[in-house]
Amino acid sequence: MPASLSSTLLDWYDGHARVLPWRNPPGAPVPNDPAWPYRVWLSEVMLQQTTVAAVKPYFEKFTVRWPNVDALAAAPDEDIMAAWAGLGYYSRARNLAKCAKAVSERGGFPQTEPELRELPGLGAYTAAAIAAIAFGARAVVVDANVERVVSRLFNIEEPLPGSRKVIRARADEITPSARSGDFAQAMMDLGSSICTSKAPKCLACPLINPCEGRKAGEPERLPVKPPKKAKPQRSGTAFWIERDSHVWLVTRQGTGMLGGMKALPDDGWTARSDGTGAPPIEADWQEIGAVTHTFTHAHLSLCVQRAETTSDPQGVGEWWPFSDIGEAGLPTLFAKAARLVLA
DNA sequence: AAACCGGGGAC
DNA sequence: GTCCCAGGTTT
Repeated sequence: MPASLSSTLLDWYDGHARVLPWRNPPGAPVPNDPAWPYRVWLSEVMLQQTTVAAVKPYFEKFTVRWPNVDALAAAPDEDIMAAWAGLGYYSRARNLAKCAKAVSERGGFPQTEPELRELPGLGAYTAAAIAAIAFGARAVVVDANVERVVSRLFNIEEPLPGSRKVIRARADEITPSARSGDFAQAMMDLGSSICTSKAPKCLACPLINPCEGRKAGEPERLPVKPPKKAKPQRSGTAFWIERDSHVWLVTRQGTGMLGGMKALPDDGWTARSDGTGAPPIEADWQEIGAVTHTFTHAHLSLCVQRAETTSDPQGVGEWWPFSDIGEAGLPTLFAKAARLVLA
């Protein structure tokens, strides 16, 4: 009798698991440490739509500064947002702060999927991943890697996102009740290192034998995805207002683009409209240049203008010293603008 | 169901 | 340049 698919994959994982700062070694028991679910949660939220390489330095920075969920819950939201700057999808940071407070308040993370799912920023994937990895529960963990691996393994031709239901059902069928967290991470490692989006390394794959997608001949074609929409080109202006080697920074309001983040004042550009070009104060404006940046659904060309002043601009803001601009917590777009001015 | 929301690495 | 990534929330 051939070994089951899950045990074949787990055997492969035992010898090929990536070593990651938030990960338990293969086969090791779930650590009996109050900070363990915190580290799993933090890593999973950071890894939402974000590559391992991008997350590593942020995970290190966060866990040194805030070693447990109570420490993070006690931190000012502003500090959390600034520490997240550059990682993107800032609603994650807003929800991270909310979630930390809720968890700290209730005395720790809940251990079941339905309860985890109620926490801010935790959807179906993250709740399942935490249940499996942090608490050893059996959970069906479906991320982009698993979607790709399962689509190929069972030769699922239906395009995403319509195929999600059958993908989940197939993933459920092959998920073991023991080592559920290792199994989930094994699927992710397989998807990341072997069953890659382009040019999959089928000859090195432990599942080459049962893989229906390979038998069908073109596994790299799967999963089929809908065509992407073109990104419109937008333009806007950011304003560098300076006084005595300090620059005027504002905090963007709301839950929209870059909401909650420090920023340069701008002319009201959005992902869906160009800015007006109108400056926030009367001054002798000097055009410095432009920076380009690409968001989820638009390309932006941001013109940067500079002026000096002797008084405070209207509204809420703060003077930030040039010398510490790297610590201001500017999202990448405005960090680029700052680099342009200070170059 | 579709839109919205960043940024960087790989190619 | 394009595609993709340990997705969630809102409409």
